[in-house]
Amino acid sequence: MFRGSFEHSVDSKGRVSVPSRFREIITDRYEGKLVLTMDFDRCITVYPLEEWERVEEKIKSLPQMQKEVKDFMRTVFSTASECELDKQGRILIPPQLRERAGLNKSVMVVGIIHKLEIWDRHAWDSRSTQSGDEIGAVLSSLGL
Amino acid sequence: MFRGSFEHSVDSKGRVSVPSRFREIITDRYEGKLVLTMDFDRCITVYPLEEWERVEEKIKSLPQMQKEVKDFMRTVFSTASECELDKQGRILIPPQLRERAGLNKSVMVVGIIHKLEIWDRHAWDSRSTQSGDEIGAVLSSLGL
DNA sequence: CCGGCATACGGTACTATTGGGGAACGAACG
DNA sequence: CGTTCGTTCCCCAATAGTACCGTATGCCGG
Repeated sequence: MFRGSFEHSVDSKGRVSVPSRFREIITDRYEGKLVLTMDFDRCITVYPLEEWERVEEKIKSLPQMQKEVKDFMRTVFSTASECELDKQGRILIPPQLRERAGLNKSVMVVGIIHKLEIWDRHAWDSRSTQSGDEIGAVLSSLGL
Repeated sequence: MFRGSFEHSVDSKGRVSVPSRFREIITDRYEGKLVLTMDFDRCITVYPLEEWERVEEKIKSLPQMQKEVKDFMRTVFSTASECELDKQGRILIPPQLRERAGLNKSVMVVGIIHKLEIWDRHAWDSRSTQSGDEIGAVLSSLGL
């Protein structure tokens, strides 16, 4: 599955090329279909469609008439955007997402198990890095 | 299914062009037949006819005597209007709905699983947007 | 140092959206 | 009954956004 991080660039048309290691997984296991969404206003998450549909299933089980749920769904689905890899293995980032994630020329593409994250390079660097203690706490709570 | 949001415009004749991604689904899976109604949140909902019939089934199972239910049904059915895509892939919004949703030139077309919503651009923007934390809370309660 | 792979870039073709003109239809009116 | 007006649809053209292609550039291993 997806592991590791890569520094790539956004071209003048707003496209980011997917690292070739990830590309293989996406085309072989997932038929090349992807869904992009916002994650907490700071980075863009990229799910293979199949994985995203699992998220949708859970959302569908919520009470649809409830106001908070309707608002939640509007927010989540309005930022979602389907796309496929182009023949050069790139994806087009919708301007809306590009802007909200503050993407400049240089971005990080990070693989996290079943999804990818796309960060502005600067935001990624200045991301509050967890202290060794915090990481140790999580690891030990997992019994590692 | 339907996901993502697109900024489109209402032309001088009150038509809105349906995003091509949605158009494909509507013509391929649903024979192009649609039902438009008012939603209570100042937007217009667009159901494929087949999905709308499912909504009607649910409404029929509500307690018909209750005042709120009767009011609800009056609002929903009186504004409901069937339509199809024209040859350019647009839908004509009845003036009644256009006015009640406060549509100006610029609108958002949002895909939410099995239906679309059409919002005035300004109303959409000023809709109380949930913070990332709130969304995160809902997501984590879903185990995502 | 060279060959192979992967990413970056720029030009061109294509598709989608938008807008306006005119025909067809129906309702209202004289 | 015929005319007029308004509405809706179809068609064509202009624009802008997206996808594809070929090529340049940089990195790594041999």
